[in-house]
Amino acid sequence: MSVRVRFAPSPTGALHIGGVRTALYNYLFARKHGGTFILRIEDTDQGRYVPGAEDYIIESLQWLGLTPDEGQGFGGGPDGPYRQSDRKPMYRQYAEQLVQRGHAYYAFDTPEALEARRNAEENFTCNFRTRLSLDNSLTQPADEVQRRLDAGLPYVIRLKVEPGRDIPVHDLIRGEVVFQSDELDDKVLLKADGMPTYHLANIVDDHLMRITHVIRGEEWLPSTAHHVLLYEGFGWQDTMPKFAHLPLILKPVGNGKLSKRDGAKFGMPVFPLSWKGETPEDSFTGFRETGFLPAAALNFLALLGWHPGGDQEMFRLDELVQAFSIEHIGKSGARFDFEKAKWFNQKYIQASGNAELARLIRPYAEAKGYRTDEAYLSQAAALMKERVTFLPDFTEQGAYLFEPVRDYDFETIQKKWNPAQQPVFESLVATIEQTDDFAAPALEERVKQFIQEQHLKPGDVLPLLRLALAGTMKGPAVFDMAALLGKTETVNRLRTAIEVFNQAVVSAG
RNA sequence: GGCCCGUUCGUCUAGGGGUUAGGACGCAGGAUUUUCAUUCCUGUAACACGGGUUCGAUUCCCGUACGGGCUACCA
Repeated sequence: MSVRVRFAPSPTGALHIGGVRTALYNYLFARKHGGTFILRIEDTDQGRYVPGAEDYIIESLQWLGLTPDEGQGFGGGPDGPYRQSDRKPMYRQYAEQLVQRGHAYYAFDTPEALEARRNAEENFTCNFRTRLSLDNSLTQPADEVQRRLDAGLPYVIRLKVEPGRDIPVHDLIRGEVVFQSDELDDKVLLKADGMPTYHLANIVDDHLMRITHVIRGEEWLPSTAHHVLLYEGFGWQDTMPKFAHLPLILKPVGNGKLSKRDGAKFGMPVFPLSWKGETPEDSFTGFRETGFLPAAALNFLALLGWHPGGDQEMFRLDELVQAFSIEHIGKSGARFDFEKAKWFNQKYIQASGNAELARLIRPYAEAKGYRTDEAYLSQAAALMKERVTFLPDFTEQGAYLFEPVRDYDFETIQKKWNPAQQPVFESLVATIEQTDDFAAPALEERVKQFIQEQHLKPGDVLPLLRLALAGTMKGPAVFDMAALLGKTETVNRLRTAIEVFNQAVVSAG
């Protein structure tokens, strides 16, 4: 039987990075086994629906290259629709089927009434101990129940959990976990608005979509016993999927799981894409907008809670697929280590070809009104790729490759420049101006020859050239920069610099 | 509170009854680069604690502590 897995996020806002990892693992597992990866939207809570969230999820998966074989936004298959609200009419019959079999019941208690009980009684929950004291089809005569149903009174359908038995859950990551049915509450399956809860919808859909493996977050482990009961109630235990509950992603420091607020708090993205919410507090910067390469984000995320063994750190997507196995997923929560994420991005940028980088940084160059021709961009990328971490760094840290120098490092100028050098410097500029072969090696040779002729030291000249061209002591090799900028621009900058240098020294007094 | 899950360097992790407990990030030092960065080398640092089982436990078992999750007509 072929593997079929699903990623089933809820469109309640931006897709959290933990959700992205869940999607990744599902994707890897499906690809590894030649199976099917499905995207299903779990929008059964109408109150929490957020416009745009579904598109956000789809765009995130597209950006990362985790393309589902079927699912909302990715074309259909025989199992659609893939949005649970579009499947709404089908759930009621399943809930009622459970009622008929004695595994569920109608309940008329209002949310307010239950809330009152919870306030009055410590640890109140609806279960085998309390249900006979509540208002439901187990405590009301059959004709009264029918009367209320016919009258259209609001009700929910609850799972009837029988006490006194063990419910083993076989988890692929944690082994066998046993729950006592006495501890389980009578979960709502069908809500008063006619929508199923997650519990019902997820079982019905997984069954109908012939899901073989449920790979989801650890927060679902406690309710898995209910899910097993549901499979039994429907008589689907033979095709019940296998479960794998993933460890959570924790805050970089402190206690608890990573939350959306941590992004702003620690100055790092915790979402794949930027999200514009109703308020600034509900708006977030994404990995994409920070300047991550999708492959780097994926590599980083994959290793947060999983490792195939051995010493390899860098995994392309196809290598992740090849190496992936559920058995190697860790059991304990993993802290979100942004420093490591940065390192991965840096490595992926370094490993990218110049043409590819040119394509990636073109949008940033365009936004700043810089020149965007392929040749220039790819050469600039070549000069900068060893010294950047994020995509925007190319045009920010390397702004001087695209526009006149804005900020000069006055401190170093004052240390290196002496107005008495001006005549020599001017003759250097003249020499450079007369150099025909402006390729970096030839230029370097010519300038070093000049240095020798003038009985200077490289240290007297090179830093000044760098300052004149870039304004800063950081950056690519001077002659590479000069070659890229071209003779005209280089000479212009050198001439401008003489004045800037003099002024810097004068103002330093 | 109850139920469930977890615990190897600061972090991500490998490993597994007898190992100098390995790698990576970070950090520190050095080499190269007359800048910065890259690269390379070196160093730093861990089996939560207490009981068992065993000739021998970091590894298996039980407790404790700590951490985490769940406990909605949310997912």
